[in-house]
Amino acid sequence: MKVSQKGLYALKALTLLGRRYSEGPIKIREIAENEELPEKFLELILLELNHARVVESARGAKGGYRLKRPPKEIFLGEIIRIIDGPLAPFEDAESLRRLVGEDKQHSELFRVFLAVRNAAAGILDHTSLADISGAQRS
Amino acid sequence: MKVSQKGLYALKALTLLGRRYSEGPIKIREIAENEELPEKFLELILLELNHARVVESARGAKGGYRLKRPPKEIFLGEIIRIIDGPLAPFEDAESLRRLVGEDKQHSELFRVFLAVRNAAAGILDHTSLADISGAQRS
DNA sequence: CTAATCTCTACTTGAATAGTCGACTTAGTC
DNA sequence: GACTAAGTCGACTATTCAAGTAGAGATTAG
Repeated sequence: MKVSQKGLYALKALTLLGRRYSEGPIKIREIAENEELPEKFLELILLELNHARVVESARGAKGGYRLKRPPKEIFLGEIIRIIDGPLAPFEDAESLRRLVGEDKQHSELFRVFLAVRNAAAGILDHTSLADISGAQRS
Repeated sequence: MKVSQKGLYALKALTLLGRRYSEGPIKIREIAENEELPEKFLELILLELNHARVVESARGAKGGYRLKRPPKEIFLGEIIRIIDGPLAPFEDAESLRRLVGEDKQHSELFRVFLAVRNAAAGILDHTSLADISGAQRS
């Protein structure tokens, strides 16, 4: 698993949307300026997140983006999967499980890969935007 | 962190060298045939592992490769770092630690990345070639 | 209507991945 | 010592992916 620049941008943008969840829609330009992200590229990213139903958009004047769910219901694992693909260090969890069963010569190796992916998923699927927003925790 | 085909080939080749550690040097061709790896590409990989002092070579007739240390002293994390770079999902552990300290807006995010890398390193730096050789464990 | 804003397709540029090729060097064997 | 079986190493290629950029179109507020 690898988090690309694009993935990092997505996470930064979403963190901001999380922090300002109570406000109305926020413009791409504003997100780009606040987080210092390339605006045109950010467009693509938010579009992708929109299609994946993580955010929702309002078009036209007064438009912008907001989270589709509360920050504590959006997990980092979900975002990374959308932008950068599976969390496993090689292929994906399903392929690895198959390989563990089928490739006898290397089943121990693939089992280790699977353990790594499970460790990553354990963290990323339990850390939400709320957790990284820097807001006070109860 | 991402394990490339090249990284997988390296791990497969080393697993074989681990299993046959007691034999003398094993030819590239033999490794390539046994593990079904592209021979010329495997050459490059073994050369790189040689430079990194993971394996050692014997040239000329009767030549080949053998592990430079016993299988249980060679860890997967080491191999992956040589072939595919740092274990962190973004940048490397040092950069992440710096970012946690310096980028206040995103320090929680980088802290999570660091936790993921530590989890991966915890597994990969404690799993040796002996552990994945499929030999009987005591 | 018009200005602001998101939507979407296409393109570009550079780097990385996954190899291949061929000449060279080294070291056993007869 | 010649022959031959290896590893060494630089150069080359093809394909894919990353990270953007550009620009026309669609939608909505006022």
